[in-house]
Amino acid sequence: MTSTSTDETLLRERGLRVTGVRLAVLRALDGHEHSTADDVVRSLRADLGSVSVQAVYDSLHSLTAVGLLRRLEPAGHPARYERRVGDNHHHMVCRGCGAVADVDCTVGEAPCLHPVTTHGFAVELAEVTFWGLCPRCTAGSVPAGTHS
Amino acid sequence: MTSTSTDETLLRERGLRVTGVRLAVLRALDGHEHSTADDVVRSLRADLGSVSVQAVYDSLHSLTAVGLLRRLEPAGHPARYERRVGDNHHHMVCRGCGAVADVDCTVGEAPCLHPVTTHGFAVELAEVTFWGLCPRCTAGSVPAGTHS
DNA sequence: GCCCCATACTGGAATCATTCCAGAAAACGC
DNA sequence: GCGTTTTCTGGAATGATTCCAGTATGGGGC
Repeated sequence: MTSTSTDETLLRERGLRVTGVRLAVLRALDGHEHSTADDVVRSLRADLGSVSVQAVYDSLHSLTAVGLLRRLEPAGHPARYERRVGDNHHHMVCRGCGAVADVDCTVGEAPCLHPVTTHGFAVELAEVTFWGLCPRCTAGSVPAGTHS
Repeated sequence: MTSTSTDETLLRERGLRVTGVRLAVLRALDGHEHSTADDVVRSLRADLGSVSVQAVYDSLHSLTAVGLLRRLEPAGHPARYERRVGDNHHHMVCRGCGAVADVDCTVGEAPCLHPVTTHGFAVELAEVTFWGLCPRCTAGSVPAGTHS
């Protein structure tokens, strides 16, 4: 219960009500970084017995909104969520199977890169996604140009 | 018709049949970079009279597959297509309205960045997306944290 | 210049992730 | 404990995209 009571504190600090679903979502993401909403739903059903899809989406959204979760959305794949939110790290995505791995950012805070021309935009963050093949997919190699 | 006959050559060079839909798709994207599939459908209906949605998706896919188009998929927005394919430029996306602008890459060829740790991945390209607010949205400012 | 076959296109239904909605249940300040 | 506000439930709806079966068309071969 240690991590649960810590999560409880985190929720209160951010001004969110402490609910079973929210605690379970946070717990589900411990040790399962980069889970999709569907992964979380399945995890919670195994854990709590039953939860509505909507409750999970609501929780993921509110937790993301207060900065307890970070959402990443690799092109062509459903959104994934992670608890690592303190730094400005990046991601490596396998164009074969969609596997995601974290990549440290050498700068550590956003935006870590700055565009040559801004076109008048107020740049807030630079999202870097490395695409390639994970070790497993490199073996049974997937032809290039399938990035989606 | 100059650009049309050039496009015809491009299609043949890549081993694609020359069809009205494909030529029209290429034409539609001239001067309308970063169009969505839906934009293209509308453009083609105004141009050719009628086209099936599927024909447009098929064309966009095959043109992308042979490297005549590049697809970009900003998180939370439908895919967009552009004809600028020779270099490895990046994009700036407005988190308010979804507007997209090109940003030159200082390196020019992929991958222009290299991850600190590769986790055994064979890295092929580094996709950089700058998020921020376009001039228009900066005016009637959209609160932060809405990046999706 | 015509025929044939692989490839494209049509229209309509299906899929997937996500959101909308209205009502029931739970959180927590008092 | 009580009431208000927020959250959760279940089901229907949405938007982008894909699947499918049938028809049409491009272009290499004759």
